[in-house]
Amino acid sequence: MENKTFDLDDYISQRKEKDPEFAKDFDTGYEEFKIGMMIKEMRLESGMTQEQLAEKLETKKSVISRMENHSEDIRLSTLQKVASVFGKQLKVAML
Amino acid sequence: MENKTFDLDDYISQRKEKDPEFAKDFDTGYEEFKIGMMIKEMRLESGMTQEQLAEKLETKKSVISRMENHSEDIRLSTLQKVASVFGKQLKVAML
DNA sequence: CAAAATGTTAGCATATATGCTAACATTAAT
DNA sequence: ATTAATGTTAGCATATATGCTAACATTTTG
Repeated sequence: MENKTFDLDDYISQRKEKDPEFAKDFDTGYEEFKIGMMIKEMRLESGMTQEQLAEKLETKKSVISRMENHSEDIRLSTLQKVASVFGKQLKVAML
Repeated sequence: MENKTFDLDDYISQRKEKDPEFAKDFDTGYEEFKIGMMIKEMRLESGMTQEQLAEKLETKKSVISRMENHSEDIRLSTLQKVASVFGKQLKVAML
């Protein structure tokens, strides 16, 4: 298997240089996986393990892994819970 | 029953005056019903009936009514489909 | 008013997100 | 190199969004 974690770390550090704000947002429509990537980014930035995030969400680390890697879809309420763990507000728009 | 449709029409026309762009976006965290309201706004603006919207989404008008009025939660993929019907892109962010 | 169009709701079926465990894989630590 | 920590996956259970029909309510049209 390729080294996903490593690639992502690179991506994040590169992006952080270019974009100090590093807003966690994205457009949907094509790459559904981006949601998982967004969640993973936020988790890594906050220095949490999947298990720690799982605890805060009152679930298990396997659930986090699935969300980050190959969840097909996600409920708005779930995204909201994740956002709140990171002290963020979920925003949704149709533009 | 109070006249929801009427209230909403007022709301929309008032908002349109103040905000010509009338962006269809919102924060979540408290009033979950706002999603339904957003969908209803977009539908009414585009002059569609629930049945017409339902056809475009390949579902039934009862489904639209539920989404607009008392759906508890919604999948991102569903929001995406709705957005695409109105020629919009769904945007999600944690800010 | 009567009829037609539009919207609402309840009840049930189905699809799928989410929850969990346990085994395994990978990475980090010593 | 071992061990510990962290992450992944499969399989199954459960909760819930979505799909549908049919009856009813409301609004609009004539």
